[in-house]
Amino acid sequence: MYFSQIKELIKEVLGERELRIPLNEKFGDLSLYLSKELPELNFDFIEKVEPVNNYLNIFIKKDILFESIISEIIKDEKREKKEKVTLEYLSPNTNKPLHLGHLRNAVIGMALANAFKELGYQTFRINIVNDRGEHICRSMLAYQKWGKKETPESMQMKGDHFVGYWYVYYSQRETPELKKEVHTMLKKWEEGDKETVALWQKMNKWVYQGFKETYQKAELSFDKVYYESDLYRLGKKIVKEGLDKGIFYRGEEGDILFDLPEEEFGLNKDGSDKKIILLRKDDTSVYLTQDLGMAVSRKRDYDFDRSIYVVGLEQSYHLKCLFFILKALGYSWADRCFHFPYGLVYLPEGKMKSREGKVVDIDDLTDKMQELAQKEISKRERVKDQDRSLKIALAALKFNLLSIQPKQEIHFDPKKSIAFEGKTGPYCQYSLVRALNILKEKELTKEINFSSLKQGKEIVLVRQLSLYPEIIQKSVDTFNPSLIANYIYEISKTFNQFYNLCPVLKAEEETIQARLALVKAFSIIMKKGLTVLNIPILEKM
RNA sequence: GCCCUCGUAGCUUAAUCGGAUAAAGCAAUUCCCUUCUAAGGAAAAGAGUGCAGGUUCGAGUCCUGCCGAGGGCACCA
Repeated sequence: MYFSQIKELIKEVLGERELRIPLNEKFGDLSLYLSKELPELNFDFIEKVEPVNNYLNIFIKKDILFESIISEIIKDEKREKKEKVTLEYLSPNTNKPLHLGHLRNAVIGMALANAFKELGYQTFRINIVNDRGEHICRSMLAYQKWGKKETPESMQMKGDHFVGYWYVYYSQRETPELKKEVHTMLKKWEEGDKETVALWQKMNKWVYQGFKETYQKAELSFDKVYYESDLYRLGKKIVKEGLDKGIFYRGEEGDILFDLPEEEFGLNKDGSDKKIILLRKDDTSVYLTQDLGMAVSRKRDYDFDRSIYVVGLEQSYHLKCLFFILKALGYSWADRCFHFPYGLVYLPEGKMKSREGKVVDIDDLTDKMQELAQKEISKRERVKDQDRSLKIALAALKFNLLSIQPKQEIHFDPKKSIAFEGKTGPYCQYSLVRALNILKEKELTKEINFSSLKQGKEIVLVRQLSLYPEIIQKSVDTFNPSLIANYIYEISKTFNQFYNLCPVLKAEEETIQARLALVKAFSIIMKKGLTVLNIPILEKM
C-alpha cells in the first residue's frame, strides 16, 4: 500500500478536516485538529492514536510508514496529461546586457514551468525579446552618432555589453533635441527605412550573440523566442479593429485611446477619468500595442488554457490594463491570463538603473561566483575544475534567488558575496553527493524489511519526503517556487542529521538495506527538486 | 490624492493555504574529522512578529485604522 492511499483511507473517515504531517517526531505521522468528537479509526496499519492538546496524533506502524512512503517514491509514476500552460519570462531588451533582475525573473519562471510540468501540465516557456521601440533607438542613435567605427571586437566587449555601452552613452547626454531624433528614428524604423533597419539588424545581431553566451553559461532556457518586431504590426491591427468596433476612440490629437472604468482603475490625481494610449498619433506603437499582438498570437500558436506572465511587481497596473482590454475586445481567454509578480532587486544605493550603468551584470556575477567556488574547491583539493566550479556557483546563485518569496524585494550587496555554506545551494548539492556516494557502495535488494528503522531522524526524514507532491502542487497554486527551494533545504538538513547519527554501511545487514532504501528515496526527491529548480546536480564536490 | 507589495532575532530569510513551545542561515561562544567527503554535525545564546483595535476555541497569517519602506497611476518599457 502507498502512503497516499493510507492518507485517503483516513481522510474518508475524517471528512473535510485537514490532515497534516507533523515534522516534530513526538507528534504523529499524521495529525489533525480536533474540535469535539473523536473519530473512530480502525485500520490495521495504525499503531496508536493519541489525543493531545486538542490534536489527534495518528501513529502508523513504523514498517508500514517507511514501506508505503519509500515504495511510492521509488515507483515509476505515470502522469496524466493536463492542460496547456504558457509561461513568459526573461523578456530582455536588446539595448543592454542581462542583469540580476533578469536572472531572478528567469530562474523563478523556469522553476514554476518545471513545477507545472512535474504535475503533468504541458508547458511552453516563452521568451519575448523586446527588440524595438524608442529605448532600442537610443543605443542605435548613440552608436550612429558617436561610435560608428567601433565594433565589439574593436572595443573587446561582448556584443550585448557593447550595445549597452552606447545606451548608457546616450542616456548620459540626453537632450530634448536628441529625444526628437530618437523618435524620428523610431518612425523611420517602423516605415522600414533601409539604413535604419540595417543598423538595427547589425546591433541586434551583436546583442543576440552576447545573450546566447549568457544563456549558456547561466543555464537559462526556453522553448520559444518571440520578437516584438514580428508582432507589433498585429498589435496595431488589433488596435485599429478595436477602433472600428468603437471599443477604442481617437483623442483630440489623433492618438488612439481607451477609457478605464473608475470601479476597476480609480481616477487620476486631478479627479479625471483614467485612459490609456494604444497607438501614438503618428501611428507608432507603444508597449501596450505590441503586448496585445503578443497575447493574441500566443493564443493562436498554443491555444493555451492558462497564460502566465512572469513580470515584475511594478508592472501590475500595466498587466491589469492589458488583461482588461483583451477582455473588452471580446477575447474570453483574457480570464485565463495571469500575472506572476515578483519584487525588484535593489543595490545598496537603490534600484538598479541600466541607463546609469548601475547594475549587477549576470556575466560578471557568474564569473565572480565561479572564481569563489574554485577557491572553495582549492581549499579541499588541489585541482582546477571549470565544470564543477560553475555548477557550484550557479547553485549558490540560483538557490539564493529562489529561496526568497517572489514578492519579497531582494537587497543585493555586491560587496558581500553569496555564501557556499549554511542555507545555500551548495549545501543541498553536497547533501545529495553524500547520498549518492553511499548508494554507489552497495546494491539495493528488492525485498526490504523496514522494521529496523526507528530513529527519530529516520522518521522525520521519511515524513518530510512524503510531502514532495504537496509542495509542488502548492508552489504551482500560489506561484511560489520558493516553497520548493526551502523544502529541498529542509530535507537536506534532516538528511545531514541522519547522516551523522545513523551510519548506513556500517549497520547490521538488515538495517543497511532499510537505510539504503531511505537514502535512495531521499536522492530521488533531491534530484527531482533540484531539477525543478534548475540547480545543477553533482556527483562529487 | 488613489492603488499595489512588504514590515518577523543584530543582519538575511522561514513558518505545512488560521493551528502544537514562531523556525533556519549568517555573525558572536563552545564541542566533534584513525568513522559512508567537516561545503557537515552537536550544544548554548538571541525575536513574541511595526503600532492600536477587531473577528475566532485559536492570528505572524484574516478585517479596520495609523506608522514606516518600496513600487505604480496615458505617448518609458
